[in-house]
Amino acid sequence: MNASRLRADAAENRARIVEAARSVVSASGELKLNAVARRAGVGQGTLYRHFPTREDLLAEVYRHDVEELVAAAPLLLAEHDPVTALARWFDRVADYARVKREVFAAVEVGVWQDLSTGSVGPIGDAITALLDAGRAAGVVRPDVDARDVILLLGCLTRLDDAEWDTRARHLLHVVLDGLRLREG
Amino acid sequence: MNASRLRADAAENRARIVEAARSVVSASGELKLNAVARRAGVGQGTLYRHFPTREDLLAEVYRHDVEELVAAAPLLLAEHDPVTALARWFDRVADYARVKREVFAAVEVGVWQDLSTGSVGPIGDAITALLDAGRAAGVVRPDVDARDVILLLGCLTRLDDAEWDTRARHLLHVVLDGLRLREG
DNA sequence: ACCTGAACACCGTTCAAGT
DNA sequence: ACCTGAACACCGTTCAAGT
Repeated sequence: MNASRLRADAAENRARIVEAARSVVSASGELKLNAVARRAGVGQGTLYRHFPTREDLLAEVYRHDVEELVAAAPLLLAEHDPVTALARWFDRVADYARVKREVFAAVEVGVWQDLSTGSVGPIGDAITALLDAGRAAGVVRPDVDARDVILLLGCLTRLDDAEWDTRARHLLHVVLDGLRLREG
Repeated sequence: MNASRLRADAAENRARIVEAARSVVSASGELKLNAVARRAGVGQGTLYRHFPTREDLLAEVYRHDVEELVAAAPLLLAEHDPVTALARWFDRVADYARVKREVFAAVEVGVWQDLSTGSVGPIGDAITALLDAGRAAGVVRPDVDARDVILLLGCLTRLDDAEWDTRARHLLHVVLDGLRLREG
């Protein structure tokens, strides 16, 4: 829907920018725009032409990851009880986040990019589906929404690399426990 | 222990820097060092002489807040059961954080500034005391530590001003529930 | 011992000039 | 229609020169 309408050189530049952005972010953990343009071999203006904001670029860089996360939610719900599905989905988020910490920025973009329209975006929909299933089964507290979950997952961002292995999944367990309905 | 050993002009500059930093951070929500130096009426080098890193400056700016938070923990434990004490302490954190979002940076500094020595710092000690009391009473899960709590509290940082009132305390409730031991 | 402020490095963003 | 890259704004940090 987009590439075909671009001039050939523009389409190639766009692809090279995204590719360069992936290298830069996975090498340094951060996204420096001038570095991306340099590595892609294009002028800075070209980068801005294709991606007006850094969020636009991040969203494209992680589009596949976000799509996979979104697609995983209904599959997990079909195979597991709601709490297990939520736990497994959290594990996937942690898997993505360890290698590319920046994926959280993309997740947040994915959730909030059309905040103005009242929609919560595809990731928000996925989380809502997981929460709804848990609520219907009476195992998830009724007073949490997708935004709450995103905010809580955000704590993974602050983990040092050194403590990731010992803390990431543990933190998600604690969060999951907080989301569950306390019996009694 | 510090001001008396400084030359008079140095002591005054130091005080003016801290004062300027407080204004800047409460006005803009961020700490721009050149802006602090300008507002304090000192050269940038003077700022660096007194506070070699931005964390040193932040720690001084929020020293009183951090001390109050630390002092509150034993008081709350003396008056309430452990879970209530933890809940009240969380509420205080939220109170501080709403007005000055940057306080979290200071909290993190307060916790980790002597990470190398193995200590968790004063805030870490306060949290550990709260957790220990809860563990002893069998109401807090035994597998969480102060670092976990700091990371989870960090989710408040990402709240927009507009959603603070509706979400902040609610998020802390969810976190608190995650920290509690599930009966059965 | 302490201070100043010019200067440098770095990054994001824009825009006039080109094809 | 698209691209380039010089240029500007901004911020952090250093350091030679001063008192």
